[in-house]
Amino acid sequence: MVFADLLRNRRRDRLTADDLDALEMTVSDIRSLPARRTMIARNDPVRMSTYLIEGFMCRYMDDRQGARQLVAVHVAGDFVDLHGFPLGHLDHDLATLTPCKVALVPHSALDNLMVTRPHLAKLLWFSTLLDAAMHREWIFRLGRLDAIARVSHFFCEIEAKLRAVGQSDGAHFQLPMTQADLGEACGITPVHMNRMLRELKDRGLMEISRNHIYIKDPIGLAQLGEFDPSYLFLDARN
Amino acid sequence: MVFADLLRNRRRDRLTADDLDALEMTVSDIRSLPARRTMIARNDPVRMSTYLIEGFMCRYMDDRQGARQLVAVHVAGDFVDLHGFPLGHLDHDLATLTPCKVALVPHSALDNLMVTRPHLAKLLWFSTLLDAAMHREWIFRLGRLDAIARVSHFFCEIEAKLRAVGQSDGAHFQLPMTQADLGEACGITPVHMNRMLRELKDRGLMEISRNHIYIKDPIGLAQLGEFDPSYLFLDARN
DNA sequence: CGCTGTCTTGAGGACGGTCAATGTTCGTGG
DNA sequence: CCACGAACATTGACCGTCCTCAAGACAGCG
Repeated sequence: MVFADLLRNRRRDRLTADDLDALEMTVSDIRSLPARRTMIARNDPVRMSTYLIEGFMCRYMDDRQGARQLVAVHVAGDFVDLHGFPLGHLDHDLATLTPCKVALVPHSALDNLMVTRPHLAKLLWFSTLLDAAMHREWIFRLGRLDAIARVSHFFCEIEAKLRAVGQSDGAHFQLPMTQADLGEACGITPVHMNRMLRELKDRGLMEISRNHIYIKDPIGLAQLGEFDPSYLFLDARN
Repeated sequence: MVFADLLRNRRRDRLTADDLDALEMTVSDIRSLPARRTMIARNDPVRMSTYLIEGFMCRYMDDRQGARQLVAVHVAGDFVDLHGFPLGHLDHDLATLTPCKVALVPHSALDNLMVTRPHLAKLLWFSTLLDAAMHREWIFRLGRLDAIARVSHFFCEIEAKLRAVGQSDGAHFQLPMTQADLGEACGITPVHMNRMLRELKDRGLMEISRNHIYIKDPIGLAQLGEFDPSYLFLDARN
């Protein structure tokens, strides 16, 4: 089942078995990608979209000196560049963080779905708008929070996303990002990211060791990061 | 013609006359809104979407102390909260900046369009993803640029958007935002915004007086703000 | 004509950046 | 099994950008 994690704990219930079957039929290829590789570059025309079955990917933009700004981090269950379907090309780069397993869906097949399955199309639209909601939260984070709060907020978001697909138990999960990567997501330097991680540890909120994240005090962390998960549109039970 | 500015100079050419007629039929009401009023609050369930015919609106989120972070500024031709259609509610507040004229489109009518006009639906999807592309650029701006560059970038974006709908000639346009508003868009304090505006004037790049913006050196301004309009998906001729 | 919101300017301080050195971990190959 | 190198993490000293606080000027509107 390729799309087992699609919208899992979001609006999964609205995806009928028929919808899912139709979606599975659109997959033209399943591919394994190496870690740390840019898969799609800004402005490349795209004819298929990438659904992430397994692994971590990210989207980023470069400034003039080549410094990166991450604009999204993707986990299993994310339709990573579905927005390339209506847009026609991407305005940013798309890269793997870890080795990944992805399903490729030709846009021609999605055009068919638009006609034959408007209800499914609306759910796919919804999933691209979830990303937009996260973008807005990132804007808020960068515009209004200081470094320690940004980092807290970031980890809260990732934890919530991973929990929705069963990869976090709320206290521990794996995240294959270096401190430099984390800095690129939060708009701070690697050096300062290091200091903030230490402070979070000193405050008893969370710890990080290699790629393992241990949330010691989820409530305190969310409070510090002004994190409210409602923008993730998670199911109530979650 | 309500939707005269919809996707104008974007992919207007792909909107057939039939599509436009069908879209006009969905309008249930045309309303005039006062300036500086929050129209939709975060988490309000929404049953209609707002198309902006005339005026300026913005979307924003508040931090715990009540300080605002703008996440979007909207001009005529923007389908301001179309994302509320697939999402069901908004994760932010929506407010007018000036008195506005808007068209209201019930979501039930949009559901019909999804079925009867998949091609039009895809263009509406596209328009929500334009907003997402702008969100990403805002993330980049806040994460990677310093204050003077953020301000430059912001004005370049607004100018490009207004030019697309015929409200800027490239050298002058009107923008009804106070320096505090501008600060809330760029993640800086009003005081520092004031200093940055002065520096832009001193450098001969642009001037602002009341609500009038005069771009003296568009190329220099774009360079300083690392602005590349490709994310706006404007037609080549524009 | 005075009130209110907006703009302007200055002084001082804090947060986060920069630069640089050192420590740690891990994969690779001898 | 050890030696080496590369990537990543850690720490310190210094500094600049931007924030805070505060006062005053200006403009529009009743």
